[in-house]
Amino acid sequence: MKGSSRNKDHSTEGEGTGKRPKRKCLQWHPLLAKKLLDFSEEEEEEEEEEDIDKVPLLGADGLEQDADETEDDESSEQRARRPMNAFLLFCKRHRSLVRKEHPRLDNRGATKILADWWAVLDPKEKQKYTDMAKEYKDAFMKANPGYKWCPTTNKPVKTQSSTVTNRKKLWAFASDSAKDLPSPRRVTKSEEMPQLNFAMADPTQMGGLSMLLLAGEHALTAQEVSSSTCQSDATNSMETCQKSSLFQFAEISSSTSHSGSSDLTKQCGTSALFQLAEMCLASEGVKVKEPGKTKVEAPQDVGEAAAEEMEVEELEKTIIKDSCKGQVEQSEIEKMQNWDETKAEESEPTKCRDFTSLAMGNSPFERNDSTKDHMCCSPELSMGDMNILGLKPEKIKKKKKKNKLDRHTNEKSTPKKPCKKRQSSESDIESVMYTIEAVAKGDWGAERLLETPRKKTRPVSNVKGSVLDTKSPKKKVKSKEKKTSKEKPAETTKESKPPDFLSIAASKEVPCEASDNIKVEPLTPTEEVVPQSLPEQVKTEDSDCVKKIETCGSRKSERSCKGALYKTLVSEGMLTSLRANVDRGKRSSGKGNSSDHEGCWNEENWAFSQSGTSGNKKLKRTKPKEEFGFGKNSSVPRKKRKVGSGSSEQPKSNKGSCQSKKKNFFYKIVTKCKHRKQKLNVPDTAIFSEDRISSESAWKNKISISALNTPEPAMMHEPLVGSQKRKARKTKITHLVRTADGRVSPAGGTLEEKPKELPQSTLQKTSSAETDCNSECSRNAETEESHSITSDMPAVSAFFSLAALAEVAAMENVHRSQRATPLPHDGQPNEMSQAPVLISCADQ
DNA sequence: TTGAATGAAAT
DNA sequence: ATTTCATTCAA
Repeated sequence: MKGSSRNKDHSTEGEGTGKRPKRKCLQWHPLLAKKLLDFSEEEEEEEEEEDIDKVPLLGADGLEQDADETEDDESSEQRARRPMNAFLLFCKRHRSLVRKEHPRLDNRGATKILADWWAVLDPKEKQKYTDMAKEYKDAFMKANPGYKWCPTTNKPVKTQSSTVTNRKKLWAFASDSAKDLPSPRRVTKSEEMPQLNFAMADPTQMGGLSMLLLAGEHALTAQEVSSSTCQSDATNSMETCQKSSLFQFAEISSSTSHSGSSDLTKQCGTSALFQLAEMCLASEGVKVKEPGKTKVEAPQDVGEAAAEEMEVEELEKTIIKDSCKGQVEQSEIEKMQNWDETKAEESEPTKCRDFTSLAMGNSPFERNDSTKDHMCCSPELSMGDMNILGLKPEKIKKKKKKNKLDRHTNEKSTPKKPCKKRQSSESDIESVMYTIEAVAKGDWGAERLLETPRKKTRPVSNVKGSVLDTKSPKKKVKSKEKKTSKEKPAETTKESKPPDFLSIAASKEVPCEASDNIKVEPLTPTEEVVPQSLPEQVKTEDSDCVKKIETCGSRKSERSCKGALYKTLVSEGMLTSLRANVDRGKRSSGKGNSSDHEGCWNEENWAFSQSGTSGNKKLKRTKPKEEFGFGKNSSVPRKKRKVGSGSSEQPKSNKGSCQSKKKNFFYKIVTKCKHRKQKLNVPDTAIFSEDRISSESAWKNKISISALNTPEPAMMHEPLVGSQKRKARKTKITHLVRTADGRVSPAGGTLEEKPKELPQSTLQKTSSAETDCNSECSRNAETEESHSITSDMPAVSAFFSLAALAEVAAMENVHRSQRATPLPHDGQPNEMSQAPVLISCADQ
C-alpha cells in the first residue's frame, strides 16, 4: 500500500505519507519477501513467456479497487502508477545487490551500475524482463483502460469524455489528493470509486495497485535478504567493487570523450574564431579516437567486473534457493497455477495462496513483481546475466550516456565484443587498472586543472572552452565526480579515465588549435613527458607551491598552466589575428594577402602537412627554444603552474594563487590588447573585448572565477613569487614571442627552412603586427612580451600563431622534462632563435 | 527535491 | 524529437 504512495509522492512523502508507506512496506516486507522469493524462484525456473495474458487480466481490474480495499493500509493509491518498464524491473530486482556490493554508492551510482548490467544483460534475460514489463503494463492497462503515461496537463476536466477525463483527473487528482492529504485514500477512494466503476470494478482486482507496490517492496525485501546473504561473501563483494570501478571508469572515459567532441563542435561553431574552431574539430576527431582506445581497455575491465557480478548473482541465487528450497517446488507449481489461473481469469486469487497472508495474490501486479524477483533470483537468469556480463563491455554505459542510439547499438553488439575482450584480459584489466589509477591520480589534477582552464578558456576563447567544456556537461561530469567521491578505488579509476581523456584532450587541444594532425601526435608525447618532468620541476623549483600533491599536482599544474597559457595565447592570438586581418585589409592591398584568410588557411594546411611530415624534428627544435627562453626561468613559472595544478584539486587556495597570477599576467596582456584593439578598433573579438571591458571583474568572473580560484588570496601570495613567476612567464612567453618574432624577422630564413607553406603575406603581416605590438606593448616588459606574443600571433595569422602557441605550450612541457638534462640541441636553439617560428609552426 | 539509469507513451 | 514518469534513496 504505502509502497505505492511512497514511490512517488516524494513531496507528500516527505512529510508524512511518503514515509509512512515505506514503513508499512517494511512491515510487509518479511512476508512479502518470502513470497517474492518463492515466486521469484518459481518464476525463474519457469519462463514466463505465456504469463502475459494472465497477468493482464488480473491486473486490469484491480488497481483502484485494491487501493480502495486496501484502504486499510495507509496508502491509498489514488492514482495508478505507470507500470515499470523492463529496466525498472531489473533495477528493482538488483538494486539492493548493487548497493550491498557498493555501500558507498548512492542510488544514482547504483543506477548507473544497474544500467551497465542492463546493457550487458543477456538478450534472453532482458527479454524476460521485457516480457514481464509488458505483462505488467497490459495488466495495468486493463485495470486502467484510460490511463495515459503522460498525463497531459491539458486534459481538462471539461469534457464530455468524462471517462477518460475523469480517469485522468482521477489519476492526477488522486495523486494530488494523496500528496496533499496524509490520509487521502478515502477521498481518493470516493473519487476513485467512480473510476473503478468506469474502468472495471472488480473487487477482487481492487488490490492491484497496492499489490503492485507491495510486490515491489516485497521484491526489494527479498532482494535485501538475498543481498544480505550474498554480503556474507566478502570475496564476491570485493570482486564486484572492482568491477564497478571498472565500469565507472569506462563510463567516464566514454562520457568524457563524447562530451568533448560534441562541445567542441558546438563551440567551434559558436566561437568567433572559426579557424580555432576548425582546429578543435580536427583535434576532436583525434581525441575521440584515443578515448576509444581507452574505452576498449575499460570494457575489458568491465567484462571482468561483469563476471564477478555474475558470480555474485549466482551466490545470491544459491542463497535464495537455499532459503526457499522447501518452497521452491511448491512455488513453481504455484506459479504455474497462478499463471494459468491468471490466464484463465483473475477471479481466482491463485497468488493468494502464496501471498494470502499479504492478500497480495489478487493483483496481477504482484505476480509481476514476484516474477521480477523471480527473474532476478532465478539461477537461469543469473547465469544468463553472468554470461552476458562477462561478454558485454561496460563501455556501453559511456556510449549510452552520450548517445542513446550508440548505447543501443553498443549494447546489442557489445555482448559479444566485450566478452571476448574481457575474457582475454583479466590480467590486462588489472594492469590497466593500475595504469589507470596511476594516470588517474595525475589525471585528477589534470581534469580539475582542465576544468579550470576550461572555464577560463571559455571566456577567453570560445573554441578552447568549447573543447574542454563540451565534455563537461554538467550531468556527466558531476555524476562522475560524485561517483568518484563516493567510491574510493572504483572512483579513482573511473575518474582517472575521464581526466586522462581530458588531459589528452587538453594536450591535443593545444596542438589541434595550432595544427590538427601533426600537433596531436606530438602532444601525446609531450603529455607523457610532462608528467615526468613535472615532478622534477616541482622538486627543484617549488617546494612551496607544490605542497602536498606533487606528482599529481605537478601534472595538473603543468597541464593547467599550459592550458591557461595556451588559451591566453590563443585568445591573444585571436585578437592579434583579427588585428592583423584588419591591418592586412588596410596594408596588404597588393601582396598575397589578397586572401588573408586563405593565407591563414594555407598556413594551417601547411602546418598540418609539415606537422605530419616532420613533427618530431620540429618538436625537438622547439624544445631547445624553450630552453633558451625559459632556461632557468622556466622553473619558476613551472612551479607556479604546478601550484595552480595542485590547486586544481584544491581549487580554492592553490588554484587561486596560480590563477591569480595568470590572471594578473593575462590581465596586463589584456589591457595592452585593449589599447591595441581600441587603436585598431577590432570588433571581431567580442569575447576578448568583453574581457577587456570587464577587466579584472570580467577576468575573474569568466576566467578565474570559472576556474574556481580565489583570486584575492592568490593575488596576495603572488606578488613576490608572482613577480618572479611573471618574469619567468614573460621569458617563456618572450621565447614564444621571440620564436614568433624570430620567425617573423627571420621569416625569410624560416621560410628558407620551410618556406613553402608559409605564405609571405603572412610573414609580412606578422612583421607588421609585431611592429605594432612592439610599439604599443613596449610599456612593460611583461606587457610587452605578452603583447609581442599577441602581436606575433596576429602577424603570422591566427592559425599559425595558434599553432605556434600550441607548440610552445607543448615545447614548454617537453622542454621542462628535457631541461633537467641539458639538451644536445644546442644547435637547434640557435635555429630556434633564428627561425623558430617556422619550426614551431611546422611542428604544430 | 534532485538525480542516475532505461523505456514506454504521449506530445 | 522531446517530455513525462515509472523505482530507489542518498544528498
